[in-house]
Amino acid sequence: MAKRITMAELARAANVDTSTVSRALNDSSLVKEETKRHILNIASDLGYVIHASARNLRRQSSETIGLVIPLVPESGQTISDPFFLEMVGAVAHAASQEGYDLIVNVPSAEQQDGAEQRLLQTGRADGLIIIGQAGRTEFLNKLGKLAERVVVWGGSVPEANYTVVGSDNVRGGELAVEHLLNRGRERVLFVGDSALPEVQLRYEGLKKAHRVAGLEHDADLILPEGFGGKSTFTDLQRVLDSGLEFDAVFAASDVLAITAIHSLQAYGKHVPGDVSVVGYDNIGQASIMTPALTTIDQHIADGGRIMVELLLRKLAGTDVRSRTNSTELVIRDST
Amino acid sequence: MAKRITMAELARAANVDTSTVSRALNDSSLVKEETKRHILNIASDLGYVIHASARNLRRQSSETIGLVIPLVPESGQTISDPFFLEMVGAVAHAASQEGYDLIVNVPSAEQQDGAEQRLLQTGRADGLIIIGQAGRTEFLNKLGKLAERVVVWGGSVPEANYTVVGSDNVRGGELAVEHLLNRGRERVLFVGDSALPEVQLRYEGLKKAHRVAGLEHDADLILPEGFGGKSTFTDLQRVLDSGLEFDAVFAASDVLAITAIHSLQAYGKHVPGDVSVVGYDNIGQASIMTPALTTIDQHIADGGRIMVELLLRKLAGTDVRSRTNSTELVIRDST
DNA sequence: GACTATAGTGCAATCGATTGCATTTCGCAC
DNA sequence: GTGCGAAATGCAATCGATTGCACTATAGTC
Repeated sequence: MAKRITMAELARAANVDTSTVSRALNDSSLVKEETKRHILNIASDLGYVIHASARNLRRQSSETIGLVIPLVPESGQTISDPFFLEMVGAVAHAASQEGYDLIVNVPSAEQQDGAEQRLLQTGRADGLIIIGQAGRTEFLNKLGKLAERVVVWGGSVPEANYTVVGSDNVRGGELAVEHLLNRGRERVLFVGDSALPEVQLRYEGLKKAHRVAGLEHDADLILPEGFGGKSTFTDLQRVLDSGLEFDAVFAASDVLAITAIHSLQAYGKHVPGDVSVVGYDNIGQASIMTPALTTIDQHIADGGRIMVELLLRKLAGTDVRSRTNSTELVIRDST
Repeated sequence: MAKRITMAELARAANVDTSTVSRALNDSSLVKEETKRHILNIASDLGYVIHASARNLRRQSSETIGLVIPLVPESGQTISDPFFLEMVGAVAHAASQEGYDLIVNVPSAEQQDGAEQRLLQTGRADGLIIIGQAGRTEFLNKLGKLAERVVVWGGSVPEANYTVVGSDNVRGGELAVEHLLNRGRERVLFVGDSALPEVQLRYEGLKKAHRVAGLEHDADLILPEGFGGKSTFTDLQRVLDSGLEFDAVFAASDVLAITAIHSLQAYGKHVPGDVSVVGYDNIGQASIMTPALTTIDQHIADGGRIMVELLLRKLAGTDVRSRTNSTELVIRDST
């Protein structure tokens, strides 16, 4: 495999100036068709490939989008959370479809805030997709002009002056709990930490569903768990020990739901016989577990694609509005 | 947030030449300590950030490694396969620890082969990590000089002249099946497509375990399934219908194992009562399903870290040998 | 045949940082 | 006060491509 060929060498070989080569490679109408073909042939003969940094420097762009996944350690999230990983996959796929490269960055806690600016301002990425805004809304609002090149995944926050894409968390929560209530369940344990904006909204949905059904949700029926779910198993055991009564669980994520099911079963409870469980996300494994998990599909793949599309539109200068994707109830065996 | 500041502007503000600024920022010993401090202060006041393309152009490096995940569509793989995703997470984490950016590329079938060269030769990435070599060994061997900047994940292939990192597939298969045989199981159904190198090796392990136990594996007990597992559920139902007897399943991946368990249960078989099941990978969900999956841990996170380390060492010019990571049997409830 | 648009090319500056070499500054010895 | 070596700093070329502008063929017009 040949070593790097520079454009100057290619130009010499084709007996033209580099400017002509450049235009030919960019398919400019200024170059005669015949010359173009000639240059293209020689280019492929010599195995010429453009040097990205040189072009990017001159063009002041990078044809790259950055995906930033700022973990919130206190919430117990890790990069191996299936939700994140599926999102990475979805965005990677969408970006490559659009001919963009994708830089994935998982800043550690102390790099927070700096990471985004570094990617944008060093010119490494033309635009950014940030997953999650937990506790960072002020930071995001301070982005100022940089916000023009940012799309954030998360719950829609009214005060956001940046573009947010997310699923309709309230509606999702409502669908989930409406389904449980329709099934005749009456005491729904909510598992999730409503300090996180998305979770908060999903809980709103739960309350709304109760209201619509003429019920009120018992505030005791809340088990605040981060997304990680590390301690969820034992925490739930403790709830069961306490004798608190409930006949359904609505978990703020599938990982939490799966852990909850596991914990319930370990306690001798039958799912869905004794307790119905609904999750949130519809990650891949939800369908292949036993019992298959009833959950709220927030269409991660679509979400990833939409974020890429919106970002590219923003970069092109189009004005773009925040967007809320619809959610869908997927009924399986856990309810 | 300020707009881009160029190094020349920073130099002017600090009353020095750009060369001094450059050296100061790179902490060169040629610059007086006091001058360094002065420049660093002004730099942070002005919010200066270096322009990556410019530096990369000059330095002929990118401080970026590329992660290429060439899907083999015939094998039913998708980017959302938990194994890939966990690998992405592991590599992303390791790369960022080392101060490298990570470009993730998922070439579609027709981009195959071209993607790697593009990333390297355009200077977008200094080195490459390629996940999986299925059916591409000749291509990889043809990389020639480029191979110096590539590390591949996969089964160790004797004829490879590139660096391969992978788990000890033979030993893994052996451990899994040895465990089943120790548990008194006698007829082990192998689920996996041995056209894929790793799977082939795992199957070797199965045979080896039989040999050690003085048994021979019945060649009928093979269900060739790609990694995707789309049709695995129904294929296994068909096997059950056929009356073929087996009391254990060794699946070439956890996804396959999970699907198999689901299929068995749907058929009324009890796991592990009627059939014991062992998977391969130890993906996150293996531990939180019911029954929790006995599986071979191939330490994905370690693998990702090791690949990054080896790649960086190669880039630094050190000679590096291929590496086989140890595997470990994780016993849970499915056996 | 001279003249003017127009299509094609080439020239040279430029993007922003790095680095070999030349130059200045400084401290110190005589 | 001069000289000299070492320590700091500046100058200018360079990395590889893009692009505004100047220039030269070419075709078409009268």
